[in-house]
Amino acid sequence: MIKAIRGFNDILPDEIKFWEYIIDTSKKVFKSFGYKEIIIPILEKTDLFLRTIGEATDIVEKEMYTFSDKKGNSITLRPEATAGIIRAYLEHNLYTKETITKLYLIGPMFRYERPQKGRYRQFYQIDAEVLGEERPLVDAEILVMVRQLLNNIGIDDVQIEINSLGCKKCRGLYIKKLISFLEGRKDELCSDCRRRLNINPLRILDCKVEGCRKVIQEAPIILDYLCNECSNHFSDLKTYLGQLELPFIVNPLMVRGLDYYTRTTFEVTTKKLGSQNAVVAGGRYDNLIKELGGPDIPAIGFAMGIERLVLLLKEKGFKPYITPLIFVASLGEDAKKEAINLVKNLREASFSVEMDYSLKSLKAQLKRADKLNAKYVLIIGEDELANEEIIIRDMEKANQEKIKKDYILNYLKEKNL
RNA sequence: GUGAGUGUAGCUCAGAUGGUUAGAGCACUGGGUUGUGGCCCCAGAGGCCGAGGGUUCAAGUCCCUUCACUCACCCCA
Repeated sequence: MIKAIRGFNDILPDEIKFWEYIIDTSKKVFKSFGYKEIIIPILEKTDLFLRTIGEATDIVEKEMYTFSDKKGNSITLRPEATAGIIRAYLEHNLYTKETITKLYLIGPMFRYERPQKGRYRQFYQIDAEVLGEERPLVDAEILVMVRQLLNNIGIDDVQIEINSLGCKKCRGLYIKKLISFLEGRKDELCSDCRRRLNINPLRILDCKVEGCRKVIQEAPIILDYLCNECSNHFSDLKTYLGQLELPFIVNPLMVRGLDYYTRTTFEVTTKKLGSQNAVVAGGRYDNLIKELGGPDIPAIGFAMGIERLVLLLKEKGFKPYITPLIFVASLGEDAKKEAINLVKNLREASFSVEMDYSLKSLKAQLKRADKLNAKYVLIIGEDELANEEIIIRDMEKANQEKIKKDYILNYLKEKNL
């Protein structure tokens, strides 16, 4: 038997109920915040990701699905959404159409990592970006939207953490301070962190090893080194969040995996997903568009992991809404002919209708209706055919009545399914 | 890439120290009810015991290899 490849999952119909619900709910929220949907390719030139995500990041170093096409060009399955969105934004000069562009994208991302709970090689993200505004009010609005997305989906029990990584200037200064501090305590760090010291010192801040944590507690923190502009930006954000009554905690140790972030970064975490605790993550990237050869346009965005939302909903015992189903049972050839037209009429009236295709016993038909979780079963037999009647059986209440077949449509409409 | 755990029916799992034809519950099909689902009863179907090799008179069980899944590390949504 050929099986799906590792980390690539089939989303079966039972599961789709959750997905539809999450996506539909999200789209409504996006609409109310003025976002528009964008769909872009899942394959891009490899260079795009090298230039945006950062050559020294784990994503680029070991997690990308990179191939050569038949012409020998290097192409990559997108490991995240932002790079492609910006590419499209620049390619189509969207910034000339409006000063602020709000976009969202829903689709699969690909990273070659070892799968585990809440982490897969093909995974789906709901991604949103605001391009063209640097004021912290936008950062606050985004966080409010994230909160509303999660609330409307029905996920509570999460924590919103924020931090500021400063701009090029102040972060550079901070990193120097951090490195010199850590160099002095080098022998207390784990081997991973000693390696990180040269590659990505910020990463050391969220190391989980006991010894490192001790050192980190005494380490200088980025928030003390922000320049005036960045510092004001961050405190304005906090003021807005206070005014909007959005609970958050400042986590100066929070670091993000992509190089392009500046100033505001944030993460929504839960304790209910095991090790993969981030449900939403994002941040500001004010330099990225310019670095890609575009105009100097600030931006901020985030991504939510759909699989993780599904896990949380399941963990809560959430039951997605199911459209009530009407099942049409019939007995005998003549009744079946009548049933076929009845089904057609009901469907034209937008009811969800299933019928029996065989000429099985009524018992077998009811059994199938039961399995399909039908709310009503319409039964047409020889007697009903002769009297122009239909039996309508309520499967939950386990009672039934006969009504004239001409009234059936109105009767069901009144039920308001 | 590293580590640990687990692979027996569609699903969840039993099968001490190797010993005849490998079991249960749920699900499935049919019947008990010739036109009435769920509950109950009866019957049936369904397994190269993840794959390959080895030890042995004998392997689901022991050994080796390999593959897959799960969780964790790394990292991340």
